[in-house]
Amino acid sequence: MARSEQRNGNHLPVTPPTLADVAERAGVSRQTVSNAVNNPDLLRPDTLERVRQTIAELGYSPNRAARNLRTRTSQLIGLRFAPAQEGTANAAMDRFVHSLVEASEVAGYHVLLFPGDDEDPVGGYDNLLRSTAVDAFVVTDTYLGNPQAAWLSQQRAPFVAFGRPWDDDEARHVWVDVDGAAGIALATQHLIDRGHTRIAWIGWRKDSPIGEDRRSGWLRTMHANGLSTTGLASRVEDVVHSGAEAAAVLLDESTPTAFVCASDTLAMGVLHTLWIRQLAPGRDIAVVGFDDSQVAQVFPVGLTSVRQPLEDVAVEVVKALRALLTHQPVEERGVLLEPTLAIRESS
Amino acid sequence: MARSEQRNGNHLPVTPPTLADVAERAGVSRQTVSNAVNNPDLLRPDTLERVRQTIAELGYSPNRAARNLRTRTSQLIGLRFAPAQEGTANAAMDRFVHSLVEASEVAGYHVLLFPGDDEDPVGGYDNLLRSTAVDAFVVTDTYLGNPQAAWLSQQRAPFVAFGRPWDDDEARHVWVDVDGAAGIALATQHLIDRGHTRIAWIGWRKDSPIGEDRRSGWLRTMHANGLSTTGLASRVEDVVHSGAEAAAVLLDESTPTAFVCASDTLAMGVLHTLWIRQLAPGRDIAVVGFDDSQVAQVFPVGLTSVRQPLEDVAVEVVKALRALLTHQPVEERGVLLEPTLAIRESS
DNA sequence: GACGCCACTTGGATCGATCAAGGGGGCGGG
DNA sequence: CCCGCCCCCTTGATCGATCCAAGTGGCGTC
Repeated sequence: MARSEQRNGNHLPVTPPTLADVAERAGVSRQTVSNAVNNPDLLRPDTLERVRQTIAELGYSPNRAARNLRTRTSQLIGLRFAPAQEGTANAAMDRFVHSLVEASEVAGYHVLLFPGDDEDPVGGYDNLLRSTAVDAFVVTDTYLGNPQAAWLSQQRAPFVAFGRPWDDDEARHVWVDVDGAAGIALATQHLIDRGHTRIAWIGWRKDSPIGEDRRSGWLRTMHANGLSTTGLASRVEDVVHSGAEAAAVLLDESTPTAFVCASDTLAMGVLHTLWIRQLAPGRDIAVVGFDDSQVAQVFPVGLTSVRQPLEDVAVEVVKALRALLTHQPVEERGVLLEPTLAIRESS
Repeated sequence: MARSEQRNGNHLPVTPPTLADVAERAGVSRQTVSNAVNNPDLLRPDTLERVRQTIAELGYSPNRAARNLRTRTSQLIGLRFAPAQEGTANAAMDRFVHSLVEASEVAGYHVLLFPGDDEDPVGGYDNLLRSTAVDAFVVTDTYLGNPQAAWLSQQRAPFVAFGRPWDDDEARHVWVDVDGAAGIALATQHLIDRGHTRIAWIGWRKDSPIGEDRRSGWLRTMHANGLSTTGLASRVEDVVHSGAEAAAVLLDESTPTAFVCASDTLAMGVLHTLWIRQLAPGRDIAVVGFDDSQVAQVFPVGLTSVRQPLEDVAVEVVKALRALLTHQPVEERGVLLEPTLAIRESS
């Protein structure tokens, strides 16, 4: 095929303009162009205008690699995007990532995703760190015994966690989290305000600090209102099936009129049981979930759910990152945000 | 605070080892170390071993910025992470991103997320492209009139689309897509095999090529089996509410025994109507959705749904990107993958 | 008229890798 | 014994921006 040998008239590897190109065209020095980009204040207004115009004409944008090399930054934030577990929690993660991408953009950063395998939980971090591919990390899964936060601290790598270091009193890193207990308290109070007195709790197993935290919100709100909680709590696996079973048992033994659940997944189980028993959610029995997942929104009977302010979390995370990266003194080691309640037909 | 003036014994900005450091320690030249990393074949086995050992001892990893500058690549793939619309389609996107991150990793790439606003749809692309921050893009939302693909083509920027260029016959770019019609055909045949003859279609409005494509799968399978389709099709907005209404109308007017829907969202609407009418999904009326979203999985009655092979899509996308970036001749301009059917209780 | 200051310019070095070309030593052939 | 060759490795230049230090011309001030 002689055709494939054709001269590529417009296939030329068009090299983007460089700083020097702009300088020459604008009749100034490289340094001046650099200043126009990074320290506009140093230029006389008319010069600045001229340089800016040339930049626009040529479509110049500083070469990232060169800048990164010189300034020893990458303007990238690493985020481990763990394999999707097929559950409802993922949707929340998705919302968080979106918010993080936007908050980062405002601060001049981009988000770099990298995979993580459970066998070598810090491998991905290590690579990116040693090759100075990212400036900092955002760590999301701070579950019990997760070695990432500790490892990053030890490496003196800048990072901010979404989630409290529940099990590690030694932790000195910066974190942002949502007050789950307050969210559940909100939900419980909402049900009490609607006249419910027998409100059941379906949560996770005892070894989950997050689950216990959320549970405490229910407990304290019930007691604060002088309501009994005996026989009204259940702790199960976070799957639909378990939620359904727990609801059935509680309905039989303790006749609650409302359920507060540690997750939307469990709430789905409750709805399942109600459906089987021909009980109408919202009218006969109220149900509240946690995470305001898509399921909650599109379910035939909209599920009332605790909604984490993930947009705000992202903003706080980025704010903390900026502080870390500019070596500003750390004001707050941890930020705790209040969730809201998305009220729908199920309550 | 005199304390804050303390010498930072271990707070030193520990500079990672460089190629030169390794070279010196191993008693070879920089180039030899570089070759050990990039062209191991060029070294004598014993030298290679020695250099590798030194690399391991120092924990050396090539500086990304420097390498990027010299090689004029970034090993990054840009992906616009558009603001989350609260719907079921998002979950699929999420699964795709996960798969893409993992497939990219294998090929030595990372995924860079950037936000996109609708007012300036190509702004984000333009910035990254001009600053040579990414090597290529993956474009996901190739909906009608989306200017991105055309713009990128015009800029001669390497990119691969997930989704066919439905409305643009001129399009010359590489794409990967899932055969929605085949998926719906699969679903329809599945229902026919179960003995259904009156199978209704609830799809999107006529101006959606994707919707019309999926609809054609239903149409051809029905006709291939000698079944009538008159009065059994409905085209509505992709929201739960509309799906519910369409189902109600169809049930009243055409007495179908099964529904095939263009999305899980619409299928949710159908389930809603069934629930109101005390009809049991799967037993009384069969329902099939599209996208195998989380909703389909956790819904009390599991929803049968067409599942896109997003893992495979990601692999194909990355394969195509590699080919583009290594300037290999393009074998296939488009790759069409077959979806599968996730069968659950609703059918 | 000397001084100082502003708004640049100038020339160079630097970040850390890769590219392109340049040795040098051992070995076989003449 | 010398030449040429190949294999293995070394040397210097380079990517494009930023950092740094020193210099210049014009203008206002005292």
